[in-house]
This record gives sequence, structure tokens and C-alpha cells, in this order.
Amino acid sequence: MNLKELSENLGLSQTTVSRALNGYPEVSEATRLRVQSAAQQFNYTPSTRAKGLATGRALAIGHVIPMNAKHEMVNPIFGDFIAGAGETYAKHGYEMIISIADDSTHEETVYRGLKSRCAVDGVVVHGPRMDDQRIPLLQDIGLPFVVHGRASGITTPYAWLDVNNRRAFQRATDFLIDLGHRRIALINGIETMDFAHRRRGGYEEALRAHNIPLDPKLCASDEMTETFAFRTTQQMLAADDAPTAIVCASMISALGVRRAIEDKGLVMGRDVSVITHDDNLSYLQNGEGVPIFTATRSSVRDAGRLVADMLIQQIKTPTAPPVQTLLEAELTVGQSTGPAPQP
Amino acid sequence: MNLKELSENLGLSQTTVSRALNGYPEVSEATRLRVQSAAQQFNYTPSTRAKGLATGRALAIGHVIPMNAKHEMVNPIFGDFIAGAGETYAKHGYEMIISIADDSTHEETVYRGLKSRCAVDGVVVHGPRMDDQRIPLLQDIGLPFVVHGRASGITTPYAWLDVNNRRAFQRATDFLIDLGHRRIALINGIETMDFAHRRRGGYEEALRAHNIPLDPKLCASDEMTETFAFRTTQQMLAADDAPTAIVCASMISALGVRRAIEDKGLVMGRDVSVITHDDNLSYLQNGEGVPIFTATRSSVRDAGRLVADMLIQQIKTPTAPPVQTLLEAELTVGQSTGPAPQP
DNA sequence: AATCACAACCAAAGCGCTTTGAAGATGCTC
DNA sequence: GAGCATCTTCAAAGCGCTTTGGTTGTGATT
Repeated sequence: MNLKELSENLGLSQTTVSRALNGYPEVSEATRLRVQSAAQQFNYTPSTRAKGLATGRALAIGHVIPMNAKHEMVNPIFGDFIAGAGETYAKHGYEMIISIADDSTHEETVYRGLKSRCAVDGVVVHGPRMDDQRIPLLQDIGLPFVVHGRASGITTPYAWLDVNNRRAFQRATDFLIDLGHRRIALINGIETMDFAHRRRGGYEEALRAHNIPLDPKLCASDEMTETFAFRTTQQMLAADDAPTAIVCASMISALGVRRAIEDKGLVMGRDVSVITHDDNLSYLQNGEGVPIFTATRSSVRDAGRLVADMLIQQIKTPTAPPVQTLLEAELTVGQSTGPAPQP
Repeated sequence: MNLKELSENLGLSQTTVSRALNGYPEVSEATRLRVQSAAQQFNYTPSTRAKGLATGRALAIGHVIPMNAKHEMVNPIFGDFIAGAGETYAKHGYEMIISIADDSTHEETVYRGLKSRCAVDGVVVHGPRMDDQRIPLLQDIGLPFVVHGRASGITTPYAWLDVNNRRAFQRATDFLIDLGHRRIALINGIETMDFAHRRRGGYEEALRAHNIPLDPKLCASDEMTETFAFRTTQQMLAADDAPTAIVCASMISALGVRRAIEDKGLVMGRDVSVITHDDNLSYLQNGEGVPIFTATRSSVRDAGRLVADMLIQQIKTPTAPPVQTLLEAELTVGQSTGPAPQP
């Protein structure tokens, strides 16, 4: 069923039917109702393609997923973020288009392709790195975008939504220091990723503020896997001056940290305290009700919803200055932290 | 840059330029080369919308992600599957469109919408349940589809790609029985999901073949979370007739199982053996090189690639009978299994 | 020289929608 | 009842592409 058939069926012109369905005022209320009920009855939905061609809009948003070349790793937060964004798109009648940018397909090609194919009205930039060149690129080709995260080093204004990672990790470290810990380790993500860089900044700031020297042996940084966290924690705990507390970057890392602690016969929260960042992933909940880990929490699904909202707003009013949203993570206290053990 | 501009630029008609770019024979080789290099130079890509409108194809594939209403849970395999499928689509010039079907948006509406909006040429059905009504629905509305998994109870032929879950779990259970285990627990996914149903079938079959009675106390089934697996294992191990081996449904569950074992001061692989299914997720690797868990492994990313390939084939030749692909999981032996302890 | 086959190219229609500019009702004023 | 707003409705153009059904030009055949 297309517009022509529907309008013939109603004995009206295509113009009138189109206007009736799109809420234009120059259609009598009676006709509008008649048209609407007929559309419903025949299960008519305008073809997005044709509509897009006529209006010059794509009615779609692109998400370009960067694939870590080294480990071919998909960011585990991806699913939940997409789920959140998808809700918003559905509400506003946008399609969500996903492209994978791995080593073989150069990122720039992907973005330029989306633009020149007229496939999307805007894109969400995932996993910003420091000084991320995608931002000037997108500004250059004139494709609206919102960054999930930020890119240190980029000075021109652009739209982003980020968790205050620096503050979150500073607070986490402060919290441990207040509990009497002095040997505090950081098991971070890859520090060319902007979020990991900022987290490290917060961690270092807290130490500095309390005159605790930074020990490079207590800082590790890599892909956030259970195995890496386990191995690193194991090594750190084996040393003479082992840490009494660990700040780590994700729930998956935290599982590895906990395993290493328990593996050594120690008790988490008594012998070694742990704080993790928790993206509130649906399949990796931090306990049920009572949190297991003390955590800096911020829902990545909410972030998805909000980023999508911001992008749709920006597409609607392209002249408005770029919006920047900073979310604060909440520090929820669980069972994984406690006072520093007396030596 | 659009076709009109490009053709004016070249002093050719739109017809010729279009044919040159699409590989039609009635264009001289000299012109073709001239056109191709001009297209490259001006960075011309035909608008998908216009192309789709003219050809009647959408050049896009839909993925409808069912959201578990109870826990609002995104399946953790989603990211890797999508990454695999995305590779294939990029290779064939298709876009990938994702829709979220949560409780508020009825699934049927989503599929019908995709069809009537002409948004996609076909869809991938995720997370089939037993007797899944989406299959007759899609056959009814005439939208090509491939199911990732199968749906017991649906008798009409349809295209699917599945892991031989029954066989995998039967082999896993056999393996444990051969090691002398008799009290073998199953920590399964939700058993209205088809894959979980089949896995249970394989588990039961192995017990039956060895005349081991099925003990309902050793069977648990729920969302595959770390917490659920932990709690369940803990309870089972606390009982008098505790299991000496556990078969579980995912790496995340396995982490919970391991924690419960070690929590009780037992050693995995010595006191309690564990076999898990491993989807080979990029962010949840089963060790590096040497597998930690003995596992039935099958890459969900490969599955994504293959399902996408099958669907594109089916769209190309709609008359061909539906293809059905059954993948075998490989049983990789790790450190989590060993002979049953002597009582 | 007329006919034909073939290669190379093109004008224009059409895909399903929106939107411009115009025209047909309707009711009101004088 | 002519003139004039005001409300409704419509025909047709246009979005950027593909594709149908040509036309033109060349060389070979009769």
C-alpha cells in the first residue's frame, strides 16, 4: 500500500492525504480523521526511502563502532548503549544504522561514505581517543555528531556527553585514602582512550592532594579483561609492598581483581579494598539490591538515551551551539571496601 | 555531488554514467574508466535512498533485538554477533539497521513497520524462543529472514544457523561422566529460550544413556548472570549430596560458578569440575592461549558473519529453498575439569 | 547503394513521497 | 448578487537514481 493507492481509495489527492498524515493545518478535521483511520486500516506507513528523498533527510542516525585492531575487541558497553539510544530513536521515528570500522575499513572512509551515500543525518562517535581526529573530520565534512565521551586535546567546541571520569576516580581514591589506605593501585583501561586518561588524572590528583607518592608499580593499563585484571592483581599482591586497595576500571576487571584476592586466601573488603567503575550493564549487575563492589556508577544505557536525544536536537536546530553534558557518577558503597588493615 | 552534476561534468548522459558505474556492458571501456576516475575524484557515491527507491530494494538488513522484559537485559553476545554481521554487510554494500523491541513496542509492530516502511530487504531473528511466533509472522508478511538459532515446535521450513547445542551439552556431560562424575549439575539459561531447551535435552540424554538418574535439585535455569550462577552453585555445594561437576551455559555464569567453588575453599578442576559453553566473546576470553575452563566453544562472531551471508544469498535468490546450517561446537579441554574425587 | 548488425550513447519515464502554486468551495459583507 | 476573505483541496514539479525504449554512427554484407 502506497500513498497513491491510499489516496485513490479515499477519493482524495495525494497532497491532501500526505498533509493530513503529517499534521498540516490546511486539512479539515473530518478529512484528517478519515485519512488517519484509513491509513491504520490498510497498515500504511510512508516509505522512508521516498520520504527521505523528498525531504532531503535520511531519518537515520549512524553509529560507527571502532574495533580495537589489536584484540578485535568489541566494547562490552556497546549493547547497553545501543539499547538506550534505540529507545530514543524509536520514539522519534529514526532508524539506527551501525557500521563497523575495523582495520581493513579505514574509519575516515566509513564516515565519508555515510555522508555521501546520504545514509544518515548524523552520527554518534564512540570510544573517543585523546586528540581524536574524527572530530575535526566530521566538522570538516559537515556531518552532525555527538561524542560519547570527550577528546582531550581537541579545542574547538563540539557536542559531547561524558561521565565525569576524573572526578569519579578522584572520589574513589579519596574514599580509600579516608579509610586509611596508602598503597592504592590503579588497574586502568588503555590510556590512549580518553576516559582512561581522565580516570588516571583523577587518581593521581587524589594522591597528590594527600601527599602520597605515585608508584608506577601500582599502575597498570590495558584492555579491560578479567584475565588482565587477575594477572595484574596477582603480581601486585605478590610484591613486598603490596597494595591494600585497588581502583579498577570496569566490572569485568573487578571480577578478575576479586579472583586474584580470593585466590591468595585474602578477603576482599578486609585485606584488600576494591572500588570499580560500574557502567550498570544489564548482564553484569553489581549484586542484587545490596551492591557487592563499592563502585562509581553511571548507567551507560541512560547515556545512550541522552546522546541520541542530544543528536536529534542538534539535527533539528543545526544553528544552535553544541551542547555539552557532564554526568556525575554516584559512589555506591558496597562490601568490597573497608578500613586499611593495620600492619 | 550527485549523478546529474557528475554526468554534466563529464559531458555524458546520466544513463551512461550510471551504467558505467554499475558495470553494464553497453559502455566502452574507455568511457568506463573515465567515469570511474571522475567518480573517485569527486568522491561520488550514489545516494542509497534514491538508488533504493529506483530499484525497489532497501540495501539494508534489519536486526531486531528482543529486550528481556523482566530484567531489561541485553544479551551479552549481541556486540560480537553484530560485529561479525557488520563485516559481511560492509563487504556487500548493505547497511545494518538495528531496532529495539522492548515491552512497550510490540515485536510484531517492529517487524511490520520495517516491512511497510521499506526500510530493509530482510531481517535477522535473534534469540528464538520455543515455538517462536515471529517465524510464521515473517513468513506471513513476506520478509526474508534468517534465524540465529532455531525454534522447536515450528515445523514449516525456514532458514536458520545454529550451534548444535544439544550435542555440545551431551558431549560435555559425557566427558564428565567419563571422568567418573555422577552428580553433575546444570546451570542453564532461561529454558523457554530454544538454545537452553536444547542444551538441557543434551544434558538429560547423556545422563539417561549412562543410567544416571536426573536430580531436579541439580538443575537451575535463569538469566545467565554471574550472581545467579554464584548463588546457585553456593546452594548446591552446601547440600549433603553436592555435585562434583557442573555444566554451565556461559562464560559469565562460569565466573560465578568458579567464585562459589573457590569461596568454599575448594579447587576447581580437582574438587569440582566445570564445563561451560564459550561463545568466544572478544571481551571475555577463556584464558590466553591455555584455556582456563574446559568449554564447548563456538564463535558467535563467526555466526554473525555466516548468518549475514546466508541472508544476503537468500535475498539474491528468493526462490531457493531455505538454507539451514548447523555448526558443531568444539570441546576444548582446560584446567577446570578432572577426575571425580574419590568419596 | 541499400540493408543490416552492432556498439555506444541518450531522453524520458518512473520509483513514492513532499511541497509549491493554484483553483474550487464556502460564507460573509456591502 | 458581486466582491472578497477563508477554508479546503488539487495538479504537477522535484528529490537522485535506474531502466526502458529509443537514436546515432560505424563497418560489414548483399
